[in-house]
Formats: sequence, C-alpha cells, structure tokens
Amino acid sequence: MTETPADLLAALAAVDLFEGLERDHLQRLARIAETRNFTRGAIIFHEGADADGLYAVVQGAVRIFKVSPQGREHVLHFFGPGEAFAEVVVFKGTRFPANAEAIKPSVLLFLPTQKLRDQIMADPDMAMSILALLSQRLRFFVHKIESLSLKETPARLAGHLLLLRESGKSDCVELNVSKGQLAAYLGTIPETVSRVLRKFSDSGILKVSGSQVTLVDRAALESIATGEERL
Amino acid sequence: MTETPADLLAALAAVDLFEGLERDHLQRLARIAETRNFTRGAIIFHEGADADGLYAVVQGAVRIFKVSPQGREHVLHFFGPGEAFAEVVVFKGTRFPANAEAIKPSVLLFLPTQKLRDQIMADPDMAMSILALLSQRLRFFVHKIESLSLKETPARLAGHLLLLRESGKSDCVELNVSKGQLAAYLGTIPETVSRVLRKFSDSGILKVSGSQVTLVDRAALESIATGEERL
DNA sequence: CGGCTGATTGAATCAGATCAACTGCTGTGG
DNA sequence: CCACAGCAGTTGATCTGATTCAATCAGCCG
Repeated sequence: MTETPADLLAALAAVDLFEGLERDHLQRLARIAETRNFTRGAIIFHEGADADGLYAVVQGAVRIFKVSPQGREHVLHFFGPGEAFAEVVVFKGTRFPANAEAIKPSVLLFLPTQKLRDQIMADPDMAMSILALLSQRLRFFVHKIESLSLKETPARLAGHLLLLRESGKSDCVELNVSKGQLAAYLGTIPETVSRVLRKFSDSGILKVSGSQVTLVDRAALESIATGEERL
Repeated sequence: MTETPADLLAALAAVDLFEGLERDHLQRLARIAETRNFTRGAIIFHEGADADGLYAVVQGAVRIFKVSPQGREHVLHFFGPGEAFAEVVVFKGTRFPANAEAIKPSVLLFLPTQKLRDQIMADPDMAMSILALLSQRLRFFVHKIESLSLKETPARLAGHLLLLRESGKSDCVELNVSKGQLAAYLGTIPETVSRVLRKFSDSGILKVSGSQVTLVDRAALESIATGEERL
C-alpha cells in the first residue's frame, strides 16, 4: 500500500489541527494515519492506559471524561468532526489522563505518537499549529476552572447556552447531548440541570422543548452568566 | 550593549522551559530577554490586557488569579523560581486570560512574543520543549478540574498536602502561602480551610503549628484524597 | 402492550458559604 | 516598655444551594 487513498487525505485536510498545511505535508501525514471505527458507547481509551497516539474525529462525536471513586462522571470535553484530541500525549506521552468514549457511531483518524513527533520536528509550521491548539485548550480550561470554582450552577448553564448560541446564528440552540451528559459537563447532576432549566423557562428567559432551547431574554441570561444577577 | 551579561544567561538557563537548550540558543534568547523587578503585591499584568510576552521567575513568587463579579478570587497557579508563565499568549496571543501578582519581592525575566516566536520557528528543539511544557500544564489542569468538580474540600486539601510532601523528603510540609491564598487555590474560603485542618488534626491525621504541617497518618490522608473515605 | 431509558418533580439532608464575634500575633508610636 | 491598631486566623451560628433518595412521568422500541 504505497498510495494514499484520496478520502484519507480529505479527512486529514478537514481536521482543524492540520488546517493550512501544505499538500505534501498532508501526504506524509496520510501515510502514518489510519482510520478506526467505533460504535455508540464504545470506549476509545481508558484513563491510565498507555497513550500511543493522537485522534481526530472524522464523523460522529466523542466525550472525554473522568470518573470519581464514587462513580460520578465529569465530562471534560466534547469533540465533533474536524476536532483533534489526545494531542497532549504526543509530547508528555505516558498515559491518558482521562477516558474517551464515542457518544455516536464514529469514524476517527489515529496517528501514532512516534511518527507524528518525527513529522513535527521536521516541520515548524506543524509545530506552531499544535502549539496554537494546546494554548487554546489551556485557555479553555482556565475558563472552565474559573467557572467551576467561582460560579453557581445557573451561571454555568447560562454561560454554556450563550456559548452554544454563538456558533449558530439563531436564538434557538440544540443540545447535542443528553441532559445527563450536559450535567456531567457542567459539574453537576441531571436533576439540578432540570430544575435550573425550569426556573429559567418559568421566568421567561428561555423556552425549552425537548433538546431544543430558545433564548428569549439574552440580556438576562448574560447577567446571570457573569454572576451580576442571581436568579 | 551587544554583549549578554553572564547573570542574564544564568537566569535563562535556570528556567525549566529552556532546560536542555544548547548554549548558543540560550545566547540568542538572552539577547531578547530583559529583567523586571516587582515589589510584593505589585500587579504584573491584568486580565484582558494586551499580552506582549512571556515571563519567567528568577527570584520571588507569583500567583495567577481570576476575580469573580462578587469579588471572590480564585488562584489558578503559583509560580516560583525557574518557572515560566503566560507562555500561552505567545501562540494564541491576544489578551491575558487572568491576572498576575507578585506575592514576594520578585525578579522576573520578560521575553517579548514576536521575537520569541521567531526563535521557535527557527529552532525545533525549542518548539518541542515548549510543547512539552504546555502538555504538562494541560494535564495539570485536567487534574485540577477533576478535583474541583468531583471532590469535596477535605479531599482537595488532602491531595494538596500530599502533593507538597512529594517535593520535600520529610513528612513535615511548609505552606508557603497564607491560608487565605491556599483557600483561594483550593476553590474555597479561609474559614473552611481552617475547619478542615482542625478536623484533620483532631482525628490525629496531621499536626498543625502555624504554617508547618506534619503528616502523621499518610494512609488516611491518601484515602481521603482519593475519596474512598470521607472524614 | 409491557419494559426500558431519560427526564422531571418533591422532600429530606448536607456541605460549604456567609456573617459576626473573638483570639492572638506583629509592628508602631507614644 | 507598654498600648493599641491592624491583620490573619479561628470559631460559632445560621443560611442556602445542591445532592441524595424516591417516586412519577414521557417517549421509544421490541
């Protein structure tokens, strides 16, 4: 197999992390990449397992999570098409710091650490590109930590909804995950999410129907998110 | 000033981030670095300010923190001699995501973003070194998030004490920061830290005298830290 | 139609925050 | 040298947001 299938190349080009790389760099990456398929609920890797490479989502969705001794889960991240994850292990690559699970039937790209590292050494553009990704993720975590330690649940939920709205254009956002998953992501439990959503909709800030949420009073949501106001 | 002072070079070599770099790389870094002095309590930069470069601690200590709308502070990081911070802005360099303050009289190195970036592009070893640092920090944050969202305060405090103990060899650890600072770091308030320490010492797990803490029953501490046991 | 999973609601409980009072230490000035 | 101001830390009483436990409800699929 000396040739690289066109679809593999296309898949790589669609990954944010490799955006802007030249064709021949992508070609070389394609040579070290492989695709892997996962069914809904399949575990991609376990916390503590030997980390052998980086993943990127082609199709489907993935969640990264930790589990407490009492069995509670906390979701660190959701990843969708075009997003790479587990890039940390490429450098400090001993073990995975959390678990990964496919939450939909998914197609992933897998790139083994060692080969990828060689690439990076040879290609400063790619190094910069990964540096940027790591920085961004770091910043994201700073925000998440702030949120978890300074804000109460309504503020976190409000912030999250506003964030979701940003990506779409309309004031109607779709929760792509179950409310239980959302709760784990916000550092709380489904019951609380349910109650808070109820309070929000009771006070006319938003409308909820299933996993469709319509933002009605965005100003109010914002002042709750920042903690100025506390519903 | 074409020559680089020997002490500046020595200071750079003592920074973890640049550990392992060859002499001539350090020389080039020395040419773009400057030293800055701060008194205790001085603000190094504010959240939201334009981020112009990376800092490293030569002497003293620095804390990175965020402030909630209600005025509560949360400490994200403490940095001591040899540690670099604000390296995120070098790549995703728009604005500082948090505040930095000298908590002792401090001497810092400052390296402007643009020049540093040029260096990195030219030098893959240095890129790798920074990638490793970022990965490590990311991993650290994953741990911190886990801690904040899955564990209660006693577990967090126990975990922190065990972490401190690792660096020293004896079972006697020194809290280098005020209990108020420690509280902010653990995502709680001084009163709670005080109470938890009291409970720990009442049950004979440790001895407290001022900022000196002696770990007596390490096994117990560990089972509290992991959440197996809840005092 | 059951039976399953996810979502919702209510009541009881708890950990931690808030508020307020008090201790003890340190440094300064009379 | 003592007195007093000032601040960090401690302790207690109270309050509140969130978790827990339990029951119910809605939707979905065989």
